Amino acid sequence: MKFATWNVNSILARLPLVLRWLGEAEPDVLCLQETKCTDDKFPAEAFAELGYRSETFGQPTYNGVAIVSRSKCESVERGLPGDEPGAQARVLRATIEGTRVVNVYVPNGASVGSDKYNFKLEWMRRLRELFDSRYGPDEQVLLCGDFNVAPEDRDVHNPKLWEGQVLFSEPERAALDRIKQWGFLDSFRLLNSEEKQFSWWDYRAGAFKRNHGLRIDHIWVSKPLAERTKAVMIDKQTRAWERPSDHAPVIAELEI
DNA sequence: ATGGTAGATACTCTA
Repeated sequence: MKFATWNVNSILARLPLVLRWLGEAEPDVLCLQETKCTDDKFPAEAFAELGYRSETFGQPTYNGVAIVSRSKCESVERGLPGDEPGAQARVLRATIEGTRVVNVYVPNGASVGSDKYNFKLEWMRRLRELFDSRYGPDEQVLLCGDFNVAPEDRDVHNPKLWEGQVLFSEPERAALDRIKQWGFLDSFRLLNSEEKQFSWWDYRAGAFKRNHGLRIDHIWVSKPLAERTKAVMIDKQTRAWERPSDHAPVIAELEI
């Protein structure tokens, strides 16, 4: 099975691009972030025409996650445990062909020390709690999405420039590592060790043209899934397509 | 060069 994750920065603005990519990459599961639309406006019919079902968890204007899948999604859950009513739509969970898929849009954090930054760190702490309370590392668990954190120097085009900045600051990386210590492996790093393999490039200042990017979109797997991971790639070609998302999709092929 | 661009919404916020 092929599992993919993609922050599309509005599913309505990106629909033609996403449909084109689905036809070419043929993932079995595609986890979307930043859909930026309510569930009634999600273009489920367009995905159905390509043979995909949709599960959505959206809100107006901001955030929003969805899972489009060839197989049925079971035990679908929306949000983090303890979310207040009307909390930001950032987590969608579903069991697909026996794998528990957790699709997340981690808060961006704005700038180090801001209210949004503190919200991000607290949110990441709660994400770790979700795994502690609901799942075991010996189960088939796949955590993917826009993590909004680059884990290591080799995931950043200029680590010196980014040191201490949001998306790469030490507290964010520590919070990310704390989630990983639950029992995840970074599927991309199981099979690829090169530096400068990015998944996001700012729209501004010609960042993509200069390859000024970060690897902040991830597919993490529990040990039982890591043993079945055959290939992982970041499909950066989409970033050069007409009217692109600022993120590229990541796709992992697992033998299940 | 503290700018730059993109999206949704409503003339600003978020990323």
